[in-house]
Amino acid sequence: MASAAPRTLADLPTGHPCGGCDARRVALCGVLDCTDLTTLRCLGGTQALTGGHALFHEGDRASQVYNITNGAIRLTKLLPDGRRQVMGFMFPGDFLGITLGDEHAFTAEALGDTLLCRFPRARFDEFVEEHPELERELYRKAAHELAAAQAQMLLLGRKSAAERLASFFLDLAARQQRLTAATSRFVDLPMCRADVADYLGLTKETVSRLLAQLKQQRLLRLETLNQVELLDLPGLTTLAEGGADMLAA
Amino acid sequence: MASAAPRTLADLPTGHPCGGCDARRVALCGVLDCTDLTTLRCLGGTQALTGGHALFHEGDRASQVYNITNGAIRLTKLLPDGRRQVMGFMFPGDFLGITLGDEHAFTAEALGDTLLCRFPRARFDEFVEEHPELERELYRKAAHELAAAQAQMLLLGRKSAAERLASFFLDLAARQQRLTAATSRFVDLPMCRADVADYLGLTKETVSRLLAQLKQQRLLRLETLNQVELLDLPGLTTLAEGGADMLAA
DNA sequence: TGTCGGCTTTGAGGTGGATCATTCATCAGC
DNA sequence: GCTGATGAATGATCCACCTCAAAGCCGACA
Repeated sequence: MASAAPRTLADLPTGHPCGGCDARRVALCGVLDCTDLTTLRCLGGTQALTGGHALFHEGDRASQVYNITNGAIRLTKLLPDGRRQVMGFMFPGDFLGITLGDEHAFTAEALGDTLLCRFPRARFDEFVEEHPELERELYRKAAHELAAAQAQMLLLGRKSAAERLASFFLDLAARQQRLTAATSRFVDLPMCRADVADYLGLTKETVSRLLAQLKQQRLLRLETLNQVELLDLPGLTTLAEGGADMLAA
Repeated sequence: MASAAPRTLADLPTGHPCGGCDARRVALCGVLDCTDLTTLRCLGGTQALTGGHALFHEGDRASQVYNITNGAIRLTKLLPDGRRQVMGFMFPGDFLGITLGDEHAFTAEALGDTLLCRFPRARFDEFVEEHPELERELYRKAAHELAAAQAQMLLLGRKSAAERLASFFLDLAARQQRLTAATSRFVDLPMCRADVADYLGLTKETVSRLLAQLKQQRLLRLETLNQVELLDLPGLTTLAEGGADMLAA
């Protein structure tokens, strides 16, 4: 997390392609100094994706790795009969490329217009081998993802629908605050209700109903359909942790 | 997985502490050559644990890392009201120490008499920094765990109780075959029904009933209470993947 | 051999969340 | 303004799985 390593981020040469990148502060490449960053940057390119379009599909050859710089990505797995599980949502600064074997384990689709840095996996791996600090950061990212996945297992295995929804909003809020380095009660929802449902192991109807319930309990408010205001963080936290003795009538 | 790297495993000095270790073939330390293995070995010690006893608890300082050499470990998370999620089961060769921050994210308890190698985290981290091949193997383990966690998320979020149980047995079988480097239709269950239930997001009663159902469908057989014989691997696989049009009456 | 205690199995009944169907709101195109 | 498309909210019904309770089973130990 908090890294005190000296980096030369501010004084990138004017016109450096990474110059205006908001994501670098929290991204993998944030551990690189200016020259290494330039070298890495030259190994790959960028990619733009419009909402709803797939970056890759489950089972595709994983020939590239990605860093998200703008927008949001939805990761999904499918069962043969069409049941879908959303494995997670990726935001600027998140790395997409920790795969076992050479196939993607899930499908990645853009939720809105999205920008990414893209690197051929072989070249990226070479570069990582030559930069232990990057390798260590990659490992840290993997450990972070693993911890998140384990929290999600607890959620899916043992939490009630209301607890899941509360956890979800708090998690989104935390990620957006880390990204913007600011605190705000407002949380953007770039995904639709069905995506939330498939992420939380529920149906969109349940999400809708529970949302109404949380609103009625004054725990949150819908600013627009795709932005919530968290009105009662302690209350939501208690609910999310499973400490609430159920929702009052 | 399949590593063709030349290692000198067979010709360890007689009396080397790792000489008789069955786990080394699949463990982290399997990538080290003889001298490095000896060095690592001297950094730590071993620990024995009898069934039911905890290695550490959720929230404890993560001052040590472990390698399981014998037995089995159950990893759990608790909700304040007592609901429990089993995060996974660890067997010989598995590494216990991929943590974010300095606190354990789950409790680890022995299922039966269990032996581990133990290393102080600080010294282990130092050693890893000096051995890139170990660092890479550690990353591979993390990626592997992450993939497993994601598969479990799909299971918990979208699979039926029968599909979960079938997936569980197939996964256990695969892990035991990898460990013994042999194929056997028999799968040992070092954990009790309640553990299986808490792992699969079900109740012990449901596990018990579904077990009876799978038996009746001739998909498996209980050799003893703690050992199943998988009678129909294709059938179980179809069921586990969600391809079965439900269980026949 | 008996009996004690823990784990597993079985049974009966309840319910949370799913499913299906409908309604409502928003928006684009004309 | 009308029409059709898309996503969200809501209502009615149902079922997979849970809860609670009571055997059944088996190893441990005297």
